[in-house]
Amino acid sequence: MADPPRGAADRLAYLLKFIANGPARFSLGELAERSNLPASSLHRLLQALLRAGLVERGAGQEYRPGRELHRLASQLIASFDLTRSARPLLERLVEDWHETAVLCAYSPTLRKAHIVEVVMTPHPLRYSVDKGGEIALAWGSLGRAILAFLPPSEIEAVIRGPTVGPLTGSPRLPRPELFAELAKVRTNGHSRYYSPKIEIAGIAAPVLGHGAEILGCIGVTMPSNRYQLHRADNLAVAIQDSASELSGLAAIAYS
Amino acid sequence: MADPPRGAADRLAYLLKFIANGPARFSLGELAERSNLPASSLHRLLQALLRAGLVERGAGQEYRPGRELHRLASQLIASFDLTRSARPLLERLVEDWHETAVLCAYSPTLRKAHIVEVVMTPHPLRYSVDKGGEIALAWGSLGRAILAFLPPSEIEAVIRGPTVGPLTGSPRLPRPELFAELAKVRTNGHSRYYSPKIEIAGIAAPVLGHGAEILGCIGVTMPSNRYQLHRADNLAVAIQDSASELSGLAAIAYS
DNA sequence: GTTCATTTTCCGTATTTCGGAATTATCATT
DNA sequence: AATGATAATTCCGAAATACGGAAAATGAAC
Repeated sequence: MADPPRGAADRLAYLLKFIANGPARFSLGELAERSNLPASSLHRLLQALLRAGLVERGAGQEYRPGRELHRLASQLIASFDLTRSARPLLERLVEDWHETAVLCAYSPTLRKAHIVEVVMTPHPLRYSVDKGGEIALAWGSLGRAILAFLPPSEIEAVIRGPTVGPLTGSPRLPRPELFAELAKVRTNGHSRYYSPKIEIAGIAAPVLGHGAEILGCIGVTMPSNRYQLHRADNLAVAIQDSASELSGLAAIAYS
Repeated sequence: MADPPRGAADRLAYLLKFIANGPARFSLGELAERSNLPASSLHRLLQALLRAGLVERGAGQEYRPGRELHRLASQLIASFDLTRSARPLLERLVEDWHETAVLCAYSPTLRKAHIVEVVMTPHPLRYSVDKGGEIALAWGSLGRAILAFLPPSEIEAVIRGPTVGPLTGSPRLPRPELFAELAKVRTNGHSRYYSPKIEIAGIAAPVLGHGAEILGCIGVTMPSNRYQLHRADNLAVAIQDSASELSGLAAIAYS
């Protein structure tokens, strides 16, 4: 497990993630364990959060996220909520194409992408795609639609990570090929993935924020045998349109 | 202007509120001014936030709320979003009663309530109620629906505040009368306010969280001359039902 | 009431934080 | 390009704070 940072400021930022992430009610000991902080130090930090109202005390000796923390979150989300804004776009895609549409969000510090919203295909044959599931950045259409638009230094950091794929155990594409693939994604504006071996295929396009920083991607996934039935070029355009509309919404919110 | 706290942890918590509150893009100097922190100290704190991804840098020397901060906010809101949950309830009230319905949220550290959601009456004669507007806790149905359910120490703190009302400049109710009024609110489960002088009337009921801590209130406001046209008792029941349904949703989310 | 687990306080040490001043970077203007 | 104005960043010594192990206190369970 990763060691916590030093210094009160860094630790508080670090801690907030565990609180937002964790259960609605928690004990000091439990949080100490999850965050890997000594109990007495954690106690001091919680006092600061209590003073700020970001954490409150419940019955007995339990803590809980405070009303101020919710207020803070609401204020942030009020200006722009990626997930909520994406929802109608995903629904539209499913309506038009009858395949599962997903929204992935990218976390720059974790260097990971996760599925944050899904609209399932009506088809009975479908993969179960779970909200919250992690997306490997170097494999699949979803991952690469994000990876391609990361700054070079972050791409480097990512490919220094695991070298076997999550679903197949297949090795990562050799460096030059992967870079060629990413270049193609950038010029096309979308990524395609087609793997008859694992019977999965997909197309995805990046969602970018105000400063062109990547927020995530919108993608459509399907069993590979259905891939050929679609006019893939048209589907790609539809996905790109959805993704860039979402990018537009983000840009407006942040201007 | 209030002085910032001392100590890195307290300052970071303090700072987050300014960031969530403030514009989507900001400069160090501007934030320094708003938060009343020395530039060099603020710079150090921003470095910590940058390391955590809670703040990012945009073009030039501008800062902006980071993707991690949005992720954090989304995670918190995902479990329960007071505003979003309240929306259909407010719409229902307006549909049934044709009067403006509002949701107020209470911030325990600011000891203030604000309007966070409004559904307007279709009536042409209506007060303009603004999202974000502050609600005085000792006056009006909305404020008292909250005040009545605060812990005694917080009530004390509130009534030590301003002693003249925001709309009328009328003095606060004398202490014994106010306490009697609050007791009535608690037994009734809702507050009523009827002031022909300022031609405004309203009924409001508290929204409580898992530990019975007050989150805010739902209320309906109207011109006082329309108040008499309604079956006020039935309206009060409808509002109480809405508020307790919302309380229920909050409790479920936090259990 | 007693026990056990957990939280909270204590406290000496060592690390960070603090903020004014100096420096450097950035931007607008010529 | 060069200049000046403005703002961001780094520096640094003094002082305050954070740190965490250990002890004390709390409160839950029996």
